[in-house]
Amino acid sequence: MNIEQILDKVYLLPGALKLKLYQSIVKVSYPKGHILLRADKIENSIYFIKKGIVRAYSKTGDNEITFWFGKEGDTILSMKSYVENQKGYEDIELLEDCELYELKISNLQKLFYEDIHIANWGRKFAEQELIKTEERLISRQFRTATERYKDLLKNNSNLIQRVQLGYIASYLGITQVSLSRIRAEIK
Amino acid sequence: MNIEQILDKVYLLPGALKLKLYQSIVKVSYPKGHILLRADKIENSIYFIKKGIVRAYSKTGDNEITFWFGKEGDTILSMKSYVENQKGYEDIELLEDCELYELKISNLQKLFYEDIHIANWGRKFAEQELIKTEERLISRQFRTATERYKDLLKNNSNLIQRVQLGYIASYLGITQVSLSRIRAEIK
DNA sequence: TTCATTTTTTATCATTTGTAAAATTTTTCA
DNA sequence: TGAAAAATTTTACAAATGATAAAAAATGAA
Repeated sequence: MNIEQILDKVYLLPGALKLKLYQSIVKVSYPKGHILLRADKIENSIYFIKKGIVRAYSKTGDNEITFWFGKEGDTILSMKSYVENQKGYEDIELLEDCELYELKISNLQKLFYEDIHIANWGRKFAEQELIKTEERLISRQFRTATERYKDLLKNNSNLIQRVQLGYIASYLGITQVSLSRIRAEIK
Repeated sequence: MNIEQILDKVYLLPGALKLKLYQSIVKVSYPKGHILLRADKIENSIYFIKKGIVRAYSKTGDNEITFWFGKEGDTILSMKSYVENQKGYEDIELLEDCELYELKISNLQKLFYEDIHIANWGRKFAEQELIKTEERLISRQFRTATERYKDLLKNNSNLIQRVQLGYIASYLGITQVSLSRIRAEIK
């Protein structure tokens, strides 16, 4: 998925402004296993995923909890860094070799006050992240782990093939053993 | 909490624009028990709470799940209606007699394209809702019901006094019986 | 391919949480 | 105030989930 499609999906900018935004974006690549964002750090960039898959996780005492997966077309950001310039909750680990587009937050912030279209692009961007976050919350609050696993199978079956089940179990809020039981029952 | 404080908390608008925004806002009052928003409806307004307390809940087959409480200074909105002009998940019920400020979404949308400050107000508004929603998700994903109850006791003790425990148990994701067990243990 | 490592599944037992029903407390309103 | 209704707590039992350990299967590197 290339950067033009990704930016247009948020809000269609006039051509000249699109170029202005492109000037702040660079393509970067990192290998599987790379830690892209860190929970103990204020992050300066957001990233759009051109190719690859990543997970957000957080360490809680002895173990860690995976709470988001990102794939082609998704945005990687520490919301706390982006919005409040504060440390966030998540480490982001690349689960495959990834091609990303990097955008410096400070450059974007500056543009918000220079042009109304870019301000509205930023508004739409936040609104869309909001909708996605609400969906995650609703899914977590309303559906059982079994239902959520079936949802993944239906809507993100490639994710299940590309990500090890321990991470998916953690994402679903259950142990890997429980997920195995669920998988055994479904068959 | 009056409307000026509520709007300023998002983003400080120049005086003239503040007036422009005020023109779209009216003060309304509804009694305890009133259903303000409905899940089966595309909502046309958002509301700011001047006084009172409300809950968002959703019906799931036989029972219902409470997934948000709003109090003075909070914004009541169906995110799906606001962002995507689609039906949302929630009914909003007033748990006390409430004084609210009502803002028509269509009026606000129009202003977004007329002035860059209001566009940035809208951006900040969405970003702040995003942070709050992420916090709810993180709390739900990382903390046990007992921990979350203790958080409420510490940070929102008045909420526990003003809201019946059945709703709080539902919000915590446990049964009322379990919450009673937790309360008995803490004492 | 083969061996070592990692990942997934299976089995057992302990703990937690839910369901249902009864008892108690609190609130509402005539 | 007092009776009825609503809300909360308690109890007993059942069901679901977690922890642990170990076996089986899959993956990856030499």
